Amino acid sequence: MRQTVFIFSGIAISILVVFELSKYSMFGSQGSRELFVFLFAIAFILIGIVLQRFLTKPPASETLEVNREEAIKKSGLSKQEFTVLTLMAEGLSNNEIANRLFIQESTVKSHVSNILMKLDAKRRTQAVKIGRDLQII
Amino acid sequence: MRQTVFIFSGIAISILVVFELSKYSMFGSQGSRELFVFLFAIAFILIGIVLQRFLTKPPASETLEVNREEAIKKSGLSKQEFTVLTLMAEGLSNNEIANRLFIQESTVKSHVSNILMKLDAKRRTQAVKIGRDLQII
DNA sequence: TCACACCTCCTACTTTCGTAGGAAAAATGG
DNA sequence: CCATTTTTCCTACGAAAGTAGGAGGTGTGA
Repeated sequence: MRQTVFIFSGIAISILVVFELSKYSMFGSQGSRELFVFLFAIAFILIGIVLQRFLTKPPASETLEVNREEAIKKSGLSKQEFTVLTLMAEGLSNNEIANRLFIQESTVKSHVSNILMKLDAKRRTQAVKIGRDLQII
Repeated sequence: MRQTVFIFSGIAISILVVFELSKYSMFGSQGSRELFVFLFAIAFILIGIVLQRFLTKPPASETLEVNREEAIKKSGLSKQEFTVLTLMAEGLSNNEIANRLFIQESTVKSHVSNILMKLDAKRRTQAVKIGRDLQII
């Protein structure tokens, strides 16, 4: 990818240089004006680069959100299970999750077991990892 | 890849066209010349924006690497401890980590305990979370 | 060379996690 | 309304994880 970019950049620049040189040989006095145009163009390219750098901040948040919703559905996790998964990812224990959600620890254990089954994980750490890989978390 | 080729081909052609036009318009009336300069500037700003978009794909990998190294040092984790942490983040059990590193599970437990102390975590899941927050993982 | 961090390993113990196998009340979708 | 899912909860057990405290070997910087 990057290689391609450089190659084509090089080609574009080469073409411009050849054009400039050809103009010099053809028009003579016209040359300084052409050179000015050339520098002018480069200046505005730089301006464009700077603009792009400042205007490009939020990169595709909607698409990610949509994918996340879909991924959650595909994973087969229910609402509460997903909630438990996110709290697991926060590093909470079953007990802490129970307190956070106002349910019993035994309930949390049930959810965790279901999560492990649905995500095909053996441990909660692995479930979190899989959740991350699925962009769910 | 193909997209990139087309885009850069387009850029090259655009540049040539604009240059060609510039030759003719240079000799036109004063008004159209100013209009041309305006469009010319905008065109090259757009070119700059596109260039920036394609050249800014690998965004600061070195800086991130440096920060990561620093963060690891700041966390106080040793080499092996860091290795164990990354394997924990992969969702591996102590036993699996031991097999992966060709050391005993008891050794892994020692490392894990040290990691938890150094990262001020109570569980391995929390250690992983903290490691992520510190851009270590 | 000596202190010190690091890596390795151990036992014994406590705690947390996860499984198995229920059960019953809500919620939800036809 | 009925079937299904979801959520809630339980006990009891086994499996990991984590703690405490020790110990020996290696390497490194002062």
